Amino acid sequence: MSGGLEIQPARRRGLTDEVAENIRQAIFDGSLELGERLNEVDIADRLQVSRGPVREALVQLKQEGIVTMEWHRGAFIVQLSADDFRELAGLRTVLEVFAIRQAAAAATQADLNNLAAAVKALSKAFVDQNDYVLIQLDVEFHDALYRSAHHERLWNAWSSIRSQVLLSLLTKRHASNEYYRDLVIAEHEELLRVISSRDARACEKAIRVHLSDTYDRLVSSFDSVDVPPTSAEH
Amino acid sequence: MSGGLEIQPARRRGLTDEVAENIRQAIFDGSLELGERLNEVDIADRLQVSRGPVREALVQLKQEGIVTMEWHRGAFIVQLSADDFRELAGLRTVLEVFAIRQAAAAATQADLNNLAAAVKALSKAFVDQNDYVLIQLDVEFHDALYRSAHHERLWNAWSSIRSQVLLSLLTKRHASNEYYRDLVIAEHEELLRVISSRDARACEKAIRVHLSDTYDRLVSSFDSVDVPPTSAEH
DNA sequence: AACATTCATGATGTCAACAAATAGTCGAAG
DNA sequence: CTTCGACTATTTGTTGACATCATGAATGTT
Repeated sequence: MSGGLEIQPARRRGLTDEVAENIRQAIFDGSLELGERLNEVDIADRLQVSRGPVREALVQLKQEGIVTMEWHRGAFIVQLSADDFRELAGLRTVLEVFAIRQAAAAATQADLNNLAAAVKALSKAFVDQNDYVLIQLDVEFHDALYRSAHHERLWNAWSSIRSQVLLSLLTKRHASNEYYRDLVIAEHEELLRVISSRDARACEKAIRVHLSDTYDRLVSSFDSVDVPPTSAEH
Repeated sequence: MSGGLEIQPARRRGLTDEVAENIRQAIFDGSLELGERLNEVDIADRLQVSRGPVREALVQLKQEGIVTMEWHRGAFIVQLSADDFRELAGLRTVLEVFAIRQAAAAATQADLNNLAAAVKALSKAFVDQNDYVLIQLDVEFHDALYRSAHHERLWNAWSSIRSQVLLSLLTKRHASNEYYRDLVIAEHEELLRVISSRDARACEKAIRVHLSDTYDRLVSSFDSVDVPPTSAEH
């Protein structure tokens, strides 16, 4: 910590954010099935709030792309298809190449410290061998990367796919298991290194390699593991 | 129209979308001042609806980046700064380069027809000499471009800055006046041409030129016309 | 006179009840 | 037995009222 006291916003959050966070976590940790319908009154009762905040929270989650809403039919948790995976990979690559180039140009020392801290947390969690937290810390490193770009709208764009990316990694974690074991630490260290060097060219190359390593294996996993839900009935 | 009857979703929209569209238009046509506070009950009364739909509409507009919301303080129409302009230009360029490359690869004949129709509408409006509609048709061409990419999440990313782009062009229209007069038709025709040729390289170059022509002049306009609001008081 | 405190005002946040619409069920006709 | 249609039940869309908070004016103090 270099400077003095960072004034933290201390924003008062309403129930909407609270509810949204609850539902989000419930989706991520598997408490809610993929494709499941989200009953407003059910959620409201469970969280001891009225339906108003629940509705606004659902709108928020819809914007994050992890639930869909249909008129008078309600909200459903998304089930990402192979095409969705490809879309996410493509758009994320575009955004992140831009992000790392901006970061290479504009990152402060504090940003680099945050990135380093994220890598360290990742290394530490590595020995625990828990895929769930490992994936979350992976995404949090990329959060730090986007933040280092100091670009509000880029951050918003990332936010609108972040939950989907996290969800896709979590649901397909078995497919990316050995990848994580081998490469995750080394590649993130490399990303930190090239950002620190402020070599935009090297940054772009490193991030492309990293995302390819992540998604090539993931997309191919659809060929083997994708199960149509119709076969499971009766 | 090549094929038969395109089944249009015929989605029933709720009041929320209706309200959002109203406010959006009011912002664009200048009925609402930039920076103005949006009173929920005032809007609700004016549109003869309750506050519920109004609140949800404001959340939607917040996601589009044309209003900001603070806890217990309400919603305000954004005032884009010079930095905001730069952010919009940078992110839009990244997205649109991606979009035109995807379009070059995946555009159908129907997409090309839509693009051609957009160019034609632009040419037609050119003689009317109305900046307001000219700018809107410009943006609609780019809508068609993004749609031709057939990439849902890219479209969402564009949607989340589209209103801001439109607003920025409308508020600075005097600065881009002569630009539009000279280049707008030719450049859009060029874009249509390179997409049709499916030459990804040429596409990227053309879109970069087009966006540079749009934004270089716009950003520089801040140096001359930007007035700090503090000097106007008393 | 200048400043801090109190309190009234008006806004947003939240809630519970009402209206509208969908989906599944039951029944009758072919 | 199948199919079409109406009906009922459940869920969402909308509303008006209540609770909570921020703002600014009025008042008392130094």
